[in-house]
Amino acid sequence: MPTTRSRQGLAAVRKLRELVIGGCFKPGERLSELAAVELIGMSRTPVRAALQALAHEGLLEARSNGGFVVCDYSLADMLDAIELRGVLEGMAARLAAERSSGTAATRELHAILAQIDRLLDAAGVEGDDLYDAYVELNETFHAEMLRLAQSPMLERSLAQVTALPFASPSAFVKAGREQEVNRNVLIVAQYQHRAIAEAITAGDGVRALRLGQEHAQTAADSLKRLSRTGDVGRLVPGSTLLRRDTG
Amino acid sequence: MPTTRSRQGLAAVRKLRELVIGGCFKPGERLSELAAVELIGMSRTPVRAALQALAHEGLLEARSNGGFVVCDYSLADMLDAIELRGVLEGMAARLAAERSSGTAATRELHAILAQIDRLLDAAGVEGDDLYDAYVELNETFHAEMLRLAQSPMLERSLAQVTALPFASPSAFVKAGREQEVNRNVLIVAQYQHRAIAEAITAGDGVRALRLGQEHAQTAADSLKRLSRTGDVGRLVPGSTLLRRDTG
DNA sequence: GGCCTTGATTTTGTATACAATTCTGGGCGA
DNA sequence: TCGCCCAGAATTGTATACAAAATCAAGGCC
Repeated sequence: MPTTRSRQGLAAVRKLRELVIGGCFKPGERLSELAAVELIGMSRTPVRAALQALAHEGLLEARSNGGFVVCDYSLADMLDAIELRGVLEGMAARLAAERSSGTAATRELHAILAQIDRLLDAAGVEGDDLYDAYVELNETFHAEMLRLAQSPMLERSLAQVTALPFASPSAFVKAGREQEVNRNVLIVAQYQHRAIAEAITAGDGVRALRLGQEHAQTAADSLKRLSRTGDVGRLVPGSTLLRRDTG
Repeated sequence: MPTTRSRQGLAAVRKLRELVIGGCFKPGERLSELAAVELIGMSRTPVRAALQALAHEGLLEARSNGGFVVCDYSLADMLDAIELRGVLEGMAARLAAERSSGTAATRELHAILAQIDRLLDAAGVEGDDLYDAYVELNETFHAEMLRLAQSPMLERSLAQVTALPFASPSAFVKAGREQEVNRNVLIVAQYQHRAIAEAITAGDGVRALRLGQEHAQTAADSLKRLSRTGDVGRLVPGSTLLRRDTG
C-alpha cells in the first residue's frame, strides 16, 4: 500500500524492501538516504518516499533526529504480531458470519476450498509447485474472508499487520516443507479453513471468531517449533529483522 | 506519528490535518498538491510528505493515478472503527493481565484512577475544565494500559486506529457534555476503568479482555445516540469525513 | 583524565526546475 | 449524434541545488 503509484516509486519501494528483508543491513543499523540512493540507483526524492513507506510497513523506524534505522524485533514481537493477526482475523471471520452468511455470499469461499482440496488430493503435484500453489490459494481464501467481513477499517488494520513478512498468513507454509511435519500442517490448515467457511455460512459468529483466532495460532506454533530447532534464521520470512542479543 | 520530524514538516502535517478535519474540503473531493501548497504556504516537498502522512493516518486516500482525495466514511465505518478499537484494547487489557499483573506493576494505573476519582468528586470543577481534564486523564489511562501489555506490535496497530478522530478513546467525552446524559457517562466509564484495572492486577485475562472490549462499546452507543438525535455533524470529531448520501 | 566547546563534515530538510503523465476540450469521422 | 482521437493545459513524478541541522573530532579547559 505505497502511497506513490509511479513506476519508479514502486520499484524503489520494492527494491529497498527486498534489500532490507534480504538482510542487507543489520537490525538497528542506520540506513542513510545516500546509501539507499547508491544501492538502487535513483535520485533522493523517490528513495525518500520509499523509506517513509517502509517505515509505515514496519520494516524501518524513523528516528526522532531524522533518518531511518532497520527495525529490530524480538521473537516475542513476532509471536505478538501473529497473535494480533489472529485477533483481527477472528474479528473478520465473526463479521463475515454476521454480515455475509448464507450460501450465495459464501459461494466463492467454498470454491476456493474446493480448489485447495483438489490441490492436496492430486498425487502429481509435489514440492515447490505444491507449496507455491497452496500459498496462492491460501492468500485468496484469507482475502475473500476479509471481503465478506465488509469492513474497510478492519481491512486496513489487517493489511498493516500482514505487511510484516513473518505475520503474513502464508509465512510458515514453506517452512513446513523442510520440516518433518511436511504435508500435515497443510491438511490441518485446510480443515480449519473449512470449519471457518461453514461457520460463516451458517452465520455462527461466535464459532467463526474462535476458529479464525485459533487458525493463526498454528503459525505461532510453527514459529515456536522453528525456534527450538534453531531454524528461525533459515526458514522464517523477515527473520533478518530479528535482533541478535535477545533471540 | 509522522515520519518527518522537522519543524516545517510537522507544521505541514498539523495544518493540513486541521484543514481536513475542520471540513475545509468535502469528503471525496480531490486535494491537489498545488492547492495544499497555497493553503499552508510552503513548498511542494514537505506538503507532499504531509499528504502521504495523512493518507497513512486514514484521512486521505491515495489515488491510483496520483494525487489524493479526502476519505469518505460511512456511519457503519465509524462504528467499525470503534469496534476495532474495542477488540484491540481488549487484547491490550488481556495481555496486561497476563504480563503485568500484581500491585507493583499496576500502581501507576491505580494512581490514574484515583486522580479521575478526585476529579469527579470535586464539586468545584465544572464545564469545559472538567471535560478537558477528564480527556487528559482518560488518554493517560489508556496509554498506561497499553504500556502494561508490553506489545509494540499491538501499540502500533492501536495507534493507527486511534489516529482516526472518531475512533479515539476520548472522542465522545465532550459530546456527552452537551447531551442530557451529562456526567453519567463519565461515571460509567470510570467504573469500567476500575474494573479493568482490577482484572489486570488480579491477572484475570479473560475478564480484562471482556471489559476492555465492552468499554469501547460505550463510544459506539454514544455515536448511535448522536445519530438518532442528528447531532453527529455537530459533536463527533472527524464527522467532516462522513459522506453525505449514505449518512 | 574527563568533559565541554567549537569548527569541519556529513546528512537530512527544503525549494525549485524539468520531465512525464493524466485530464480536458474540441474537432473529426463514422 | 455518438464515439474516437489528438492537441493543450494542468498536475504529478523526478532530479538536483541549496539551506539547515546533526554528527564527529580535535582541541582547550576545568
